[in-house]
Amino acid sequence: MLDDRKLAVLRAIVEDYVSTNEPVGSKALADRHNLGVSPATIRNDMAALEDGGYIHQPHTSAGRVPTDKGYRLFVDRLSQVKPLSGAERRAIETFLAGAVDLDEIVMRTVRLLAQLTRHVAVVQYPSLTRSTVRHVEIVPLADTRVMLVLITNTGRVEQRVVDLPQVIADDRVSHLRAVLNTALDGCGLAQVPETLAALPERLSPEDRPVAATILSVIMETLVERHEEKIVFAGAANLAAADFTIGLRDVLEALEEQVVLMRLLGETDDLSELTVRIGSENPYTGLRGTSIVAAGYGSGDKELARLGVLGPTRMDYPVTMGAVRAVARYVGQILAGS
Amino acid sequence: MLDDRKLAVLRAIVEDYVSTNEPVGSKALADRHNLGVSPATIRNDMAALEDGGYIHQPHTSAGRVPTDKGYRLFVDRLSQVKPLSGAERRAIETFLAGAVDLDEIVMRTVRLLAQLTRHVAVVQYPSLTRSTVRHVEIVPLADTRVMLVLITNTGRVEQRVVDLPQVIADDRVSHLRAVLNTALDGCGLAQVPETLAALPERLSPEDRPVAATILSVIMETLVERHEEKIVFAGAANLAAADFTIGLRDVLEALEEQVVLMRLLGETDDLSELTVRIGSENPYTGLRGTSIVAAGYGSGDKELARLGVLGPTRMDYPVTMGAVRAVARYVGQILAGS
DNA sequence: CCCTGGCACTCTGTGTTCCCGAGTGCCAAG
DNA sequence: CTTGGCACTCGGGAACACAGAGTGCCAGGG
Repeated sequence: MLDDRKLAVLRAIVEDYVSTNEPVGSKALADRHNLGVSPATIRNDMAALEDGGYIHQPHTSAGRVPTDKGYRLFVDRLSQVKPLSGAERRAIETFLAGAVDLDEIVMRTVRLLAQLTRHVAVVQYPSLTRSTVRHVEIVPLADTRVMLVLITNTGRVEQRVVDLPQVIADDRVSHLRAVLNTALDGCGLAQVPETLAALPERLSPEDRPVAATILSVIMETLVERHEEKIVFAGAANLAAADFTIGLRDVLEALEEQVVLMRLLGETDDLSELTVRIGSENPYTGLRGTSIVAAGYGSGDKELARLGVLGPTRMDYPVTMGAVRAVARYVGQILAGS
Repeated sequence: MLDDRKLAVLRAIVEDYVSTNEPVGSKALADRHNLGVSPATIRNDMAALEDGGYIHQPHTSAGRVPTDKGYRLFVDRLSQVKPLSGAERRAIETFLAGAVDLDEIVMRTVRLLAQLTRHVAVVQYPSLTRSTVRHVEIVPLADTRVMLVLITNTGRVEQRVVDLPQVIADDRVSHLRAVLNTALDGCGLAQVPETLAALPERLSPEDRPVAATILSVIMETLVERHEEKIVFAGAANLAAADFTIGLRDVLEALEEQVVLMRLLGETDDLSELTVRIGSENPYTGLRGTSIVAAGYGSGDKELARLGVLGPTRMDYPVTMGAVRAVARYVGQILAGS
């Protein structure tokens, strides 16, 4: 049903529409791309494509516009990811390398991605569940109060103030700190709960109430923080696109962590790019936008995800190239730090 | 030149324009407010106000709209801050009290403020320069690598990875940690540099190179982090206002930390509200918007600032009330934690 | 001296009509 | 299967008229 020429026509329609933002007609197509056939023939193909639901005409006498289904076909079969130029790569590398801590890495990444793609960039903080514990610190604040600081191998720091059931002496704190660190060092956060559960036996009876409190707080923190932190940047790019419709909805969605989480989605394969086009989207306010996302991680583990959100009529090959490249570089930076 | 009635007319114009978003004419004024005079009289007053530059008519035969100067007069002399309702106060209190750490306090504050005012809220993180050190932690990561964690009395945590010039043994780290904490505990961050400068003498010779490195990093961090962190929320509210013009500029400004810093401004008096109206604004892209900001702090020291940004035609009394209330409550929460 | 009603005037915004042009679908011929 | 031709449709812009809101000014009255 869809022969090669029809596919070529669809590709041409997508490319033209993306660059001009105007419905594209058969004549313009014949002029701009040398498809080797006349406008009339193209019209027939277009009719077929429209029957298949790949393109659509806004009004009876207007050109054609790709549908979500059309973009989907384009992304899956008609395009290939466009790699970045050497200059762009070097720019990314030096820009990211200048970051001194995790916050700054994430901040720079999200800005970089926004600037590179001219869309809204979204970056999820490296996940706790896949990090490993590097250090647990217990800081006495008052007689019955300590601050718990948890440092992960990605440099992330989690902190929590804990009220204790009884007064605890400084040397007991040191002891507890030592025990905890021995037990938890290098331990994946997913395994922390089990490890902790077996721990109380090793402690002297007098420490147990305090230890129990602290342990429960650690576990609580880990579970609770499952809900990840996400940042975005480049909202100004939304206003640039002639994007009058739904801008409010889009901005609202961007401020909902939960929605963003679901947008970035999940994949098993780290190197895979996830593309969600228009109505494929889980969130109602985001029809009309597409998401290109990828996982990033140090080594082979996926730590978290990042991506961009833009109008459905975005330049997919370029955007996908940028997202993939940034994801890789962030992974490298994280692995190296 | 501006008698009481003219001022009353100006107030009425501002109030009507804010609520209807349409230029307001003499007849409508006479109907809606009982000023006790006829439209013709009001017209005369309006002419005077226009001469003074307080109002302005978009077209020859349209109603009047307040100018920035008009709003300024309104804010300074014709309005009084409207306190929040009891229900709102309780809502704020419980909402903020649920926060567990500094990040969450700031996050909740900015969202709360955005929701309360229906504008874009901007909150600056509590300033390092006015905080005091609660604890310094040195965590060995590798033979020649440690992580430095600085905890302040507001619960803020600063972290930094440091490469050392030589291998350092664990007991030396403990010693250094102890010395540093004794020297720095409770010390205002502004005084840290001097305190640190006097420190090396107390250390054994073998520790000095390592200590020097660490100290210089601490100082560097303190200086560098002078540049503050700022978050915003509620950008969706911008799209709601029929704010087609300059939305892009506004969004861009919001993502520029530096611009935001300057927007929030500075005041000596902690309880004072700062209002910047339209063109009074230091940033070109933000004509057409007004900023209402206030300082917040625990006790009597101003730690940082927060505020909202909205269209020039905002409801100043209500907005100012909300900003002031939130600033106070955040101060209380910070003092209590 | 200030307020008021009246009046002529000036706009903007809206609705209507009209027309052009781009683009289509279909058909018959190559 | 492709192509050129042709009639048709429809959106968008230009021209136009018009109603309504609002103004400025002036002369009269308290």
